[in-house]
Amino acid sequence: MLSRLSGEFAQRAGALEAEIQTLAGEPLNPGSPKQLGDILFGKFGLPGGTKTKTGQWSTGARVLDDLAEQGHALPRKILDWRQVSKLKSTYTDALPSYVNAQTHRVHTSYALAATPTGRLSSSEPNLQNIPIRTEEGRKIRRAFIAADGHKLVSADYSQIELRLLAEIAGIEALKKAFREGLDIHAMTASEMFGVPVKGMPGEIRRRAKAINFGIIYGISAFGLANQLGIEREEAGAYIKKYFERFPGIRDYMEETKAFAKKNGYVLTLFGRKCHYPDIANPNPTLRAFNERAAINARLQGTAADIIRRAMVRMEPALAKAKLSAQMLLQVHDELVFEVPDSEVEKTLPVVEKVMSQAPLPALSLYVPLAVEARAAQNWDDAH
DNA sequence: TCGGCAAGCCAC
DNA sequence: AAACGTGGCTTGCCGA
Repeated sequence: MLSRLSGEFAQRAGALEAEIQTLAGEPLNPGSPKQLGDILFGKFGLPGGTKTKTGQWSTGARVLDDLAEQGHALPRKILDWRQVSKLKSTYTDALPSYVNAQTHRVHTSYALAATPTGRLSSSEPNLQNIPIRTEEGRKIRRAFIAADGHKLVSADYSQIELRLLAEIAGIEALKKAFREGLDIHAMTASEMFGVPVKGMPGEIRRRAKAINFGIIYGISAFGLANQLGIEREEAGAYIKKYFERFPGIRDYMEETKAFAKKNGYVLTLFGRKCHYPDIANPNPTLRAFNERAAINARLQGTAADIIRRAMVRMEPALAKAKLSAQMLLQVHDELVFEVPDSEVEKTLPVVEKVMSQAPLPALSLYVPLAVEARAAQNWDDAH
């Protein structure tokens, strides 16, 4: 399956490379950002070029996307080439080399204490970054299949960090929205822009969604502008508006920063410390970076605590229910299991319950933790 | 030839 | 310079 895809990607990369040579008008290694930048902004003199910190022309996806929209042919071809090359080298070529001779399966390594927030990390190979966003990428995900007579079950927490934000910051409107199962991004947009949720334009909701994610990451006008492709001033106005409508979140962020500065760490809801020794550094850039990381750490770290509790309880819970599901993977807010066909029906509610009840009895959250679980032959269809 | 950095990009 | 959080992998490139 994957080797067939490798061949497909190789062929397409080759064809694209030929077109790229023609458009560039000279030999160009499409994998060399340096060469590409010199051609686009030097030789062709295209507008809008920016430099990286080392003085090279930036040729990231956003830059090339902008140039493509202005009608230039080469940037689009480069982006297409990069996509198939990435999928081939990182996934379809690499994954088969990790198949274990005894088990005939790929086994990842999890680092349990490797991130500042308490998340796991996965390596050799990293199975926490298997593609899902594009159709081409999903072909790779479809290669992850259950054994004969089995299904893969994927169970993930829905918007867990946003729920934890509502809970920790104590935002009544958001907490209520989650309890009532409302569309939280549409609701945010409605609150901010005074647009009814019903019949809301997609673009309005998209912007509110970006703001919600930005808040989780310790928002800055620069980052939001970058994400949305708008001016910094406009992004700043959005943030101002957001905080006017949800002053509790601004207070939460300020309190988190003050606590971190005083103590050098922040706490997850379960009381685990995440350390930020540079939080009071006189370098304003470094300090701001640590402030955003500290704000994010309470949410990301609490989510990491919750899924860890679920994982610890999962095996005994399955055993008690006389179920033989095997827990295979953790992907931050998702657990993947291999389950005999005949046990799928009984396994789903056990998995959902262990995950959604994981904070208990240490914590009783007001906001429910919704879990979506599905079974299918391959990982993509289970998602 | 090897190691490390930079750029870029995949995921949550 | 970098500029919205957490990771890992690959390629190109440069210097030892």
